[in-house]
Amino acid sequence: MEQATSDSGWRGSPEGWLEAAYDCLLESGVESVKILPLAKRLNLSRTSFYWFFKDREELLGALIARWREKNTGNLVKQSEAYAETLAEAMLNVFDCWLNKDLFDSQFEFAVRSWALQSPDILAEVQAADQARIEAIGRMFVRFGYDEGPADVRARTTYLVQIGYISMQSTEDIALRMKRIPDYIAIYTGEIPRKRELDRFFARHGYKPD
Amino acid sequence: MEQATSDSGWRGSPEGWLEAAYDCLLESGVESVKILPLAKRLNLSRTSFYWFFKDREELLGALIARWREKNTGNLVKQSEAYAETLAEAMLNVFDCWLNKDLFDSQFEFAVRSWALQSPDILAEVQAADQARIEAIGRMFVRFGYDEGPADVRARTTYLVQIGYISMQSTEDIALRMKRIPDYIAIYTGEIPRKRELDRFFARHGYKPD
DNA sequence: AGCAGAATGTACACTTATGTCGATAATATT
DNA sequence: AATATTATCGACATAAGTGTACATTCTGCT
Repeated sequence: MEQATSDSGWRGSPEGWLEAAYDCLLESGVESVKILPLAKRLNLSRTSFYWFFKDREELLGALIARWREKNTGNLVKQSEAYAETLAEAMLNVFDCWLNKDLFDSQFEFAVRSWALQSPDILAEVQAADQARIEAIGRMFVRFGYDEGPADVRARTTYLVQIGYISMQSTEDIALRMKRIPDYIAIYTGEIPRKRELDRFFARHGYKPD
Repeated sequence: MEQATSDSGWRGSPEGWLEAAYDCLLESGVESVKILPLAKRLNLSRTSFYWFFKDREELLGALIARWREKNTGNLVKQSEAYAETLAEAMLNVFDCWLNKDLFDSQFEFAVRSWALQSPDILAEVQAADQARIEAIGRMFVRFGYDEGPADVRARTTYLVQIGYISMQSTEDIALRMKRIPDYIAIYTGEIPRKRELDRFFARHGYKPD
């Protein structure tokens, strides 16, 4: 029995192929996640791929599993995190949009684009959307909103971000941070307190001027 | 000289191939806009395509031209339309989200996904985003907002819709209409007047209960 | 009816991808 | 050092797509 560690002496590994597939998906979409190009990138023979995965389908399945576990899970968790005020709770959700460990925007976009070509993926994406919006909606309810308005606000919060992701814009951090208080005000109707913002800025390593 | 009318007796035409390409793009993304499948769909020989288009590239170029002309143009126009109040102006913009003649959401999504695979298309999309956000921003400025907040609100308005498109959800009209007043309130900070809403509902053939 | 040109189709050459088989090489275990 | 396991590679068979050349058919016009 041999552990599948990263330094096992073999050049290839399931993780290696998956990582290459992930990179390729983010750069150019599912359609370009092809075994031949991946093999070139890894400097491996194309056919040794089949030692680790049954076929291309299985590789794509592994990619989706990775996405499912990361993005939805963390977003739900952040929306349930402790907060004294709604503005603070919203800032917890915003952590996702600024921290790649919590939410991978490029991955998100790539998967959503993939959904266009595959009904299975579309179903996955829609289930994720519903779970996420419901989680954010519960957050608004927790702070006193009725179901209806809570849902609309949850949608606004979430959809702006999905829209932002879909714009694929790479706005600099300072500008994004500057806009945060305005967004919080629009979504929650509350002006965030200075110390809430300071805490938020601090945990993202940003010093306002 | 023969006019390229739709009933000219010939089975194929540039328009025919373009239309098929459009359908295919919306259904399954650029990668599936391939000449062989289109030929099958049109019941034509694959090679007769080359009589109308130099190659596949030219066909894709024609698709992008179509998108560019339709979506951005109408959105800018609606954001500049006459309105007495900001809420009314916003409802003019909302016309786009409900009227396929003004804004083709599926087309929009397909093109945005395409951008992942092509730097040229990405540049097109980003130029469109900027033009649209600026147009909506000018609308807020017209109604008294300062540049900064106007821009954030324009982004919110626009991004929610792009996010919505990206969700590919097919929510029924009644539900969408029910949410409209809430969205208007969030984006503009104004409660739309009953007669503004009635006019809006009327022009989309919706009768509120 | 006959002709020119517009449109279509068949055959060919080429490219890029997929997945299987069997031979071979590298590594870990005994 | 021998062996079993794990991984790699090259050759093969197949499929789906691209574009070109050339022959053929259809349509509109005179």
